[in-house]
Amino acid sequence: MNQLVHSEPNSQSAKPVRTNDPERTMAGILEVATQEFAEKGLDGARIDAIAAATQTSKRMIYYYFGSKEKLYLAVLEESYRRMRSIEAQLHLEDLSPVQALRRLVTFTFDHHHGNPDFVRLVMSENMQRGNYLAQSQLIEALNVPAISAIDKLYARGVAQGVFRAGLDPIDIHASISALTFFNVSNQHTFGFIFKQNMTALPAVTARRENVVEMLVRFVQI
Amino acid sequence: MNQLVHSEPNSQSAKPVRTNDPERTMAGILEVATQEFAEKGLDGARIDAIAAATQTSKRMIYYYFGSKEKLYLAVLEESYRRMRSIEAQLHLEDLSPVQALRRLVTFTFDHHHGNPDFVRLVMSENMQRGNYLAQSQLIEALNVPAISAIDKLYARGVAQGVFRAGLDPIDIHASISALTFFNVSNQHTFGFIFKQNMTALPAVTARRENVVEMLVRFVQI
DNA sequence: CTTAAAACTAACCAGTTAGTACATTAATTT
DNA sequence: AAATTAATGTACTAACTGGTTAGTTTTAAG
Repeated sequence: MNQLVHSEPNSQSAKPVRTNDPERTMAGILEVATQEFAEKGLDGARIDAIAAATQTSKRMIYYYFGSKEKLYLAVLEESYRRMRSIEAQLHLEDLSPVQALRRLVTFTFDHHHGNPDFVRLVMSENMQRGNYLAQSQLIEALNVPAISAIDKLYARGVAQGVFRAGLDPIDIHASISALTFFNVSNQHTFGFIFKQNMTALPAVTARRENVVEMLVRFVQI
Repeated sequence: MNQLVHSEPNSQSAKPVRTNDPERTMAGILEVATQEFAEKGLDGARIDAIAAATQTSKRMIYYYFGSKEKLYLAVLEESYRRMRSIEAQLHLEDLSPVQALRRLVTFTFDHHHGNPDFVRLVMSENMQRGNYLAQSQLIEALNVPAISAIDKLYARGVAQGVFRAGLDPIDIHASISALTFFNVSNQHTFGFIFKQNMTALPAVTARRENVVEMLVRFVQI
């Protein structure tokens, strides 16, 4: 993001000086765009709104990102990248299979709860039928490690005789995602129907414990 | 939906005759609007597109529904109404607690799988932070029976000693919804990442069995 | 210190979109 | 059958919105 400063505090003609900083300009746009797209979805988001919330202008959005759709894709990629980079630091190998599973589920639950923007972007992308995700080479590569993590964890559990055999690691992953994602994604409709505040801390903690328990019970002998 | 017919097939001035049919006009609008809103979401949906796909005109949409937002709410209400009316015919009381739970989960899974439009409308409404649902008196009333069904089912299971005590029926309901909803709602992102076709029949059947199993294992002693 | 490329600004535009004004025809009541 | 009301068709518009044109300023290389 560029900054406008007054060159000479004393001079009468206080002419603002522009400092070029492409990195910060791009980062600033991306940050604001993430909020806007997460808040309103692809169709609801407004380029003008993003431009207004940035230190820079609409022209720069097109200069760096080309189009609304390309900006949306950039936002999506950046969000996935951030999520996977945290996930990679879980060190599940150091724990027993059950403990590792508990940790993985707890982490995923907390991540979704702590990053509703990410959840909403994924919801938005599913409303778009995954059309933009499909265009991304980056995201495909990012997800390879995520699969192998649960894969190894499950295999270890089976080998040690604590997990029952014959289950599909991807299916387990689907259950983890479903149970942790839903709490954030559907908080408004579900919360409204069942008169629950799904973001209140006691409810969240209780729910998380049940989700962990559900996964453990499912894989255990 | 009104119909335009030629009054006199032989007459040179083939003047079309209009038949007023408010019921059909409204029903037709609602049906087309349901598809459009489910397909594109509230913001992506276009009134002109709905009007074009109807036998009637845009004027009539505003005549009967007032605004885009009111039409959206009408669509949402109708979808919920339809879902609850099917749900009410499950007769879970006639089955053992475990069988009843299996049936409830299976039904919910199949309903979501068979009605992606409903799922997408709910996703859309969550992107809108439940703002329109909150305006509906109808939907609030519709959901009371849904809660009592799982409530009674669980209490019966505990009384018979087949379910463990101390669980929250709403929490169980959340798990059922999460696991069945996700398979449809997130099919595009999840399917892309894990290279799975989540609507292919073998995968769906296997997934459903696992979801049922997961719920049963969770509540059983 | 010149010069060219990169970074940036402000004003503008053409197509779109929710919503409407106005006229007309069908159904219903008197 | 006249009069009133409900239902419908046509054409329009004001505001919005993604994207651009035309130009300026900063930066860095030679």
